[in-house]
Amino acid sequence: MPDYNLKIPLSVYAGNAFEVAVEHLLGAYLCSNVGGRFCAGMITELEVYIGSCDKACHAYPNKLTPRTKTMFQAGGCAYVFFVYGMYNQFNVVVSPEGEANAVLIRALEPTAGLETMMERRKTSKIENLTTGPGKLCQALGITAQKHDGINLSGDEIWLARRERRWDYCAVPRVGIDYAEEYKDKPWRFYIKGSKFISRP
DNA sequence: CTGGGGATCGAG
DNA sequence: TCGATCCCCAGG
Repeated sequence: MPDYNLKIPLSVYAGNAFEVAVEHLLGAYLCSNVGGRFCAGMITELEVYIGSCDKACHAYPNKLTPRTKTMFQAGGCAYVFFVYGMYNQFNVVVSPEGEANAVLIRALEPTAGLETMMERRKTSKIENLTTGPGKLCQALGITAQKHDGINLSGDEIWLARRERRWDYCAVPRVGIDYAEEYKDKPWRFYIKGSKFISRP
């Protein structure tokens, strides 16, 4: 049973985005307490986005707009945005001072609050609760309107430390065909063998 | 496979 | 101001 109160220290989020993604975030627990209902899941899949050079990143090339401004904040806050007229996507800002990097959380293995997730997602199939960036936001009650910019060591949305290290795979990211030479970078990471992955 | 749905941002 | 486009998902 994981200890959901063991939060990842804020100082971690000032590190290199790839290293933090793979060594701290993959396998960690994303926890939410929205509307008084506790939910959590282990992070099984994520993608790294780098503001300075990466054409798939909203903040490329270090572009500060109303939408991207939270990515320019100090690491350790949430970058949550709304897409396709109905979905939210949750990112962890992981940036050394002055950079604008984000780690998109793409899938979780549900570990707590499954009934709440089922209610919010209107399904009882566990494999369908949090296996996609839009799905997991819905399951955990995360929205851009309420949670963009929020600090991840607070008491509404936070990350708890992982209990062990996992073997992982690195493959190209999803849904970024427009990103030219960056579209094939293997910056999508997932836990090897997990059945809680957004797509094969 | 299809198409819904609303915010975004750069062009005009 | 306009509109092409978007880090997606449910349904058939």
